[in-house]
Amino acid sequence: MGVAVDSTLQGIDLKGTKVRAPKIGLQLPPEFFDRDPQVVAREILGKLLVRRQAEELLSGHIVEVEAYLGEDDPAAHAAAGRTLRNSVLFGPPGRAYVYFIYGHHYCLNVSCLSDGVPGCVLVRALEPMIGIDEMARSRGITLQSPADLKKLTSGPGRLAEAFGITRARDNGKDLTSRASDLRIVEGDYRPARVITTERIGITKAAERPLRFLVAENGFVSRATRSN
DNA sequence: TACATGATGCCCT
DNA sequence: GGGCATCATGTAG
Repeated sequence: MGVAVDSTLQGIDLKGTKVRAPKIGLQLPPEFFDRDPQVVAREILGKLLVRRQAEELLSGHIVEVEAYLGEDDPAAHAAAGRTLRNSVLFGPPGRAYVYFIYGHHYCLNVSCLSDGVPGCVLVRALEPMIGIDEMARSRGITLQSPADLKKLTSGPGRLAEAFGITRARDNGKDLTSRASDLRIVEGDYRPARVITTERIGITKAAERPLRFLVAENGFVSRATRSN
């Protein structure tokens, strides 16, 4: 379609062919997630979220996340204790906790810690790498300019839709298993700088700096004020 | 059983 | 920059 590819889009062809395909690398072990959500949140930046379905591979670098802690974090779904809905948070680490919100959107979290200790990382934005066309189809977007790429996965609801993530399909899924069609793996991308800010869209415990994002990455859901 | 609420994104201004 | 759609979940009654 003759769309100019600017510097921020190097390696991505709007037709979906990969010029610089990231290596679908090492599987992250469950132990990676068996740590404080704040540590996992910082270290998960740059890793790849990978969806494998029938004939397609979707992947994107994780560029923005938020940490949600346990009972001492009023904003966390785990704060009120274990319920049917949030039970994944209290289970083993590295599992997908998917919930539905505002009547429209699904959000993807990864459980952290284990043995009844709740905690998770909310995946808020991805830099799309492989399967751009399929993501656009899922989002109902026609890619007409490089700026449209940002609409694919810049936000928790958006990336869930782009990757076809739903509670029925993915809640409880083991993201550290090679057999899983939804995984998080090592990438070949090391964020140069990580910024910490307040979490977005919450009212309780909003002042805590638990949002982590890759500095100067155009695919985050919301730019920071100063840096 | 009914109702208030929310870790959002789109559309309109 | 602000209003609102839309519904699963939890909680009150």
